[in-house]
Amino acid sequence: MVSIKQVAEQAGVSFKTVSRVVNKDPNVREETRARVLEAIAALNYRPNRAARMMRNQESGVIGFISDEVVTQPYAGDLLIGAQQVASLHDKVLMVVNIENDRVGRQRAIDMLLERRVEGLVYASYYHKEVQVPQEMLQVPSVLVNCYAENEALATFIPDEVQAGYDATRLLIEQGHKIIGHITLNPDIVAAVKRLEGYRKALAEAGIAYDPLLVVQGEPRFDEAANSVSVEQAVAALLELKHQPTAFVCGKDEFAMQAYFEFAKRGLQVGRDIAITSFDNQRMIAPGLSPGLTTMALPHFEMGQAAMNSIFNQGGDIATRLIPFSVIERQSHLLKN
Amino acid sequence: MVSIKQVAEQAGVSFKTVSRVVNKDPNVREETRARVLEAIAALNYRPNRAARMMRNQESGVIGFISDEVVTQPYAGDLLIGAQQVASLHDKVLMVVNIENDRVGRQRAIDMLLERRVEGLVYASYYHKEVQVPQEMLQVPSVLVNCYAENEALATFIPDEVQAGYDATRLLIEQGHKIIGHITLNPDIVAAVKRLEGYRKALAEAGIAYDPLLVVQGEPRFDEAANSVSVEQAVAALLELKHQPTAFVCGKDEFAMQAYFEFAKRGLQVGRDIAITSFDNQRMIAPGLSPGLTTMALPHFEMGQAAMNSIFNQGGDIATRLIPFSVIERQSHLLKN
DNA sequence: CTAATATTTGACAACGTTGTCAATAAGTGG
DNA sequence: CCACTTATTGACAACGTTGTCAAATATTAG
Repeated sequence: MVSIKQVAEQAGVSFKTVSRVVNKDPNVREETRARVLEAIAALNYRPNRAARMMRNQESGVIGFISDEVVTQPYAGDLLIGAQQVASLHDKVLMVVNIENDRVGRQRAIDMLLERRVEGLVYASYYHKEVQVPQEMLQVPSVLVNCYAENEALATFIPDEVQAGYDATRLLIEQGHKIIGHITLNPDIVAAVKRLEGYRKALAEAGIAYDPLLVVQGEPRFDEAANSVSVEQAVAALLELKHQPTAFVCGKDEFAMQAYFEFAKRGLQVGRDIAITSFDNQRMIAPGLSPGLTTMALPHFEMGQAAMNSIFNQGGDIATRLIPFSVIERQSHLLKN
Repeated sequence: MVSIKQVAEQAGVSFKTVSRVVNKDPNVREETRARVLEAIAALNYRPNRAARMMRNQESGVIGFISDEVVTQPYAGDLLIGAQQVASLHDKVLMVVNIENDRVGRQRAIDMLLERRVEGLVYASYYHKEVQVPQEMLQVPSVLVNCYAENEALATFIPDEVQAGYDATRLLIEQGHKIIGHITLNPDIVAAVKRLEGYRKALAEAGIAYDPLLVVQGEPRFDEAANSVSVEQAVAALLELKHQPTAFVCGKDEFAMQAYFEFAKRGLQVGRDIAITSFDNQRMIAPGLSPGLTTMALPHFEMGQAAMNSIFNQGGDIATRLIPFSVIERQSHLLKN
């Protein structure tokens, strides 16, 4: 690789002068500048970041540790949001994907710290608790889409309660009084928080909470994979004496299966039954008919917020809840 | 940040000795080593990669340029595959996500080259032609999931023809003779190649190609967003005089919509009609019933292959077709 | 045309490492 | 205990930059 000295030689000036040109120092004679620029172009010179970094002790790199973030549809938006803000500050992201083992994580952290990252984002691919390595505390760090119980770290997580509330509220506003809820695996934070939101919305509307209306759509992690299927769950609710007229589904896949179950029974979403859900899977939600009204996770916004907080962090350690956005399609409406 | 000299001072040795300990040079007295190690731990010293890099002129970084890779479900597997292989060689990935504008791409390349990346992966999120910046040729580079017409670059793309062939073959083997095909946007490489595979399978089985059986499931980029919907396309085929008994769908979303259209007409997949598709969207394919038989894009494998080629590249410039894998569920079978 | 001042340029050190080579300390054989 | 070999340690340069400061050159005023 060609260095500043070679450029200097070619241009017949000292290497310091080249440095000045490269850094746009105004105190260079126009004629000299031209000569240097020419040499730079001729040799295809590019300043070496490592050398620069040694001088000014700035790596310009933010570490992004994801436990599998990128495998999850659209959780990648988190990365994009983060990258966008980083770019604004002229920083780059170094992304490391760790398996869930301790050693991988340790190796990742070491590598990032050796590279003198100026900040660290730890993101998980679904909202959950994580164990963060102590070393993270050495640089400005944030947790995104995950939280650590006893660590003093700024944290950005989706507001699951609000999402559950809004998803339910949407149906209540359409006049529904008996609303079924197919929940996620109860080991997942989202499952319990969304249920909380569901109950809150009911309570607020003066509708009594009926536990019979809440069915689990997928098994706990430790149970056999095939417990009640979503179809069965939906079917069970539809056979209740007081049949629900609306459903809040734990995720769009559930909603998709619910649509099928409805179809099988001759029920038509938008006419006989209303439904809302979570995730806004672009693969599914717009393709159902009628289009599925669903709560979109604020991945992009969390990524942005997290990165912003790295740059502004005055030891701010708060946990910030980022709201879901309501993607209104047709499925929550009943037109007749 | 603490440097090697401070450690040396603390341990009462020269900084060179510390360097030796850090690099596991055997020519250090046990007692000295212990003392140094202690100082390292006490001060929490970490070697500075930038400085190392200046000495040995090795960045240990591979650039990964993705035009939106991470936004696409499971295309992230490409990243994971690449990272896995890079790790094996003790390299890290620097991921840059570029918007599709020329300046963003230029900025990304510049930044990576300034950081002296030892290789470059250019990945696109769906199989298409791209324009690669000339600078890429300065370091070992590969194209993944995309190709550049007149560049001498190693290229790894999914074998769309094979996928189309296999998806069709699966149905032919079940005895189907009239097989509908709902194609993707014809501007997409995948659409035309998969159709080619479809025709090849038919030809091989001695079935005449009937253009009436092939319908476009989504509009060209330049047309209005709402042309024929997939439901309409399926409906049209089902109203043909010689009704197809099987369908090859351009992607899993199409298949999902086809299932709905079938359901509406009282046709049951697995009994009355068979279907195969592409993409293996884990959000959809397993959730349909019966489970959707679909061709999985070899994202992970392409990532691995690409990275491998960076390390072994002896100016190898070939285009390698990576096979899809057949994910057999139930939808291609007819049990009666 | 000279002195004073402003502009442009260059020498050198430093950033934190590691490679080279010489200096010192520790063993070994007689 | 001495000469000699071997093991251990340290001094110094170099990697490619930029900051500091002094030197050289150009410009301006008188």
